[in-house]
Amino acid sequence: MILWCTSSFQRRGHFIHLRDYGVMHQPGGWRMRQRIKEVLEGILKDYGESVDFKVTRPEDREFGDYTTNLPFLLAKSLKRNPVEIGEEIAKKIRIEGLEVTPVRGFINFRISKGVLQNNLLKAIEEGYGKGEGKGIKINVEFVSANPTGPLHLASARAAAFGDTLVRLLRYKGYTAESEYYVNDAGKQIDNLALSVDARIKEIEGEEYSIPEDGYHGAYIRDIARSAVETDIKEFDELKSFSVDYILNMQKETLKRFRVEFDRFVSEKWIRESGRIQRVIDGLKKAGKTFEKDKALWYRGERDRVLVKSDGEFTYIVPDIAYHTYKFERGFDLVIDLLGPDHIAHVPDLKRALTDLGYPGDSVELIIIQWVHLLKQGKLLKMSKRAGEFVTMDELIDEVGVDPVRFFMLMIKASSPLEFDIELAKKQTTENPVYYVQYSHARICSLLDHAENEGYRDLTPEGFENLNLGEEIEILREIYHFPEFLEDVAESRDLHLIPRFLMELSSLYHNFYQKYRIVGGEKEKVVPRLFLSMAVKNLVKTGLDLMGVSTPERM
RNA sequence: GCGCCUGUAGCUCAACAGGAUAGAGCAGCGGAUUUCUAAUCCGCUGGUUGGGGGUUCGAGUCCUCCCAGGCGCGCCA
Repeated sequence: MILWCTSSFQRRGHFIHLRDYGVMHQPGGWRMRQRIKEVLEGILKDYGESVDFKVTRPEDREFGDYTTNLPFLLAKSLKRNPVEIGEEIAKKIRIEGLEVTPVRGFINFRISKGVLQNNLLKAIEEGYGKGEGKGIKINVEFVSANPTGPLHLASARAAAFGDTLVRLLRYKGYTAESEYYVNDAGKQIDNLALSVDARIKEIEGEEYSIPEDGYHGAYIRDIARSAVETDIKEFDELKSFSVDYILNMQKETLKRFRVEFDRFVSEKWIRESGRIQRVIDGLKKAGKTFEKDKALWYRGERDRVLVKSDGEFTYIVPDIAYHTYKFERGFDLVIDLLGPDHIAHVPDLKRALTDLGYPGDSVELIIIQWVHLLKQGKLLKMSKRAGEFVTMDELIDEVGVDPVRFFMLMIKASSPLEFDIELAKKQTTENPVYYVQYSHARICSLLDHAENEGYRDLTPEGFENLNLGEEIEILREIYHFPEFLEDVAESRDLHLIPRFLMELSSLYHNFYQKYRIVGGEKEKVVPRLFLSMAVKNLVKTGLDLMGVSTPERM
């Protein structure tokens, strides 16, 4: 059996040869949490009770790998002392490789060293922590900025989050597709084309005026110039020309940012597809509409207009139609990443979808809060119309893709993010991005060194020698990685990924600083190299998911 | 006015469907390198979780009132 490793071993054509040692195929493995749950469920049955207990990782690592609050909950219904119950239950639990300790009403579980050590061999494989196929199709829509200008900061955050979410969902075995909704119809597109038209007139020396709600950015002149060269005449033509131009600009920016969408869906196309009428008809048929003041209304908690008195649709109609298109394609779950200004209409959207016979509850909303840009402690105001705003490109130019993606993901999506541009730039030494990347580069360098010292065909044995406190702590993090990713994928709390990597890197840097690996205790050299490879694999996996690069030298 | 979100160390943020002594990073102070990368490591300092009341074995987390900030509340998107 040959295992590859993304280290220098692989670069130079050396491979680690592994015979089949059996440990690879141990059943169960890191599914320990699930097994604990099952065993506890069984015991709960003996008591004839049913409570909603949980098995979690305690914050304080002193308490072990898992803990449960079951005794407290049971104490309530049984009217008994939780401490007693804890001791009683703990005695009944027998899981191999797991030490069970009742402590003041909690039951704590500690994974044995042997299990942690054996797990190491799995952890150096590519795809460690990957989930099995789930048979669930998920659509993730994000960015979806109006095609009227360059992408700005909020889009950068949405792009980083959405892209990482898709990567993570795929890694955990879901079928996930990324999607961008292009609002290429409606009044703002008319304004765009009118603005471009004005600049065309300017170029041609004619009299011109920018419309009141027009766009003033420099890119409008670029489009005008290009339109003149291409000899665009018709207004409709100019509209689609302008939209295409800007959409391509946006795509370029996204590409730089390492984000590529699976699909772009045009609002114009949705409108022309006949789905609009089907939505209107469907809602009428469901008896959810009424007419008032020559307009068609949708009855909800707050009534909304669907068709204006002039016959135009309000934006919610194509929005509903668009979502029916998502469900038509067989997605089990539809995730929308939206800014805080768009929250309000989601309940109506869900209700309308349900009224139309679609699973409206399968629309999940994730709010991506605003990004405030701080420069020298001052908040920069952004106005798209006035053309004064920091674009995503400018931010990338200034700070670099890696720090931007890392910083955008570091904070919970639902919290506003204060992005201090000076700090992100200045922080070359204290920057957490480099801190994490450095652990990767450091290990690459270590492996190079090891190779030069003659450590080539490594045999994975002697893992039982990894028994120092520092070594065990690292093995523990490695062990929990798959479950950790599982939790993150389900909770969508992506900010935990950079945090995990910082913690892991910290443990490793600490260990590295304290102990000599290659020149150190002989029986520990090879096991420690494996330990390092596993850490590197985790860091690489995590940074890959975040779309952050993993340099081998720094 | 009504609704939603936020308020945690000097700063930026964590705390996983209420759980154990509220944790990191940065900043500040003091130390560590003849060594596989010092972009590193170790130690110290730092808190009435905006405030009051309530729910219970247990509250940063849930309820309620108040204070401060943000965002929504169109036949705009």
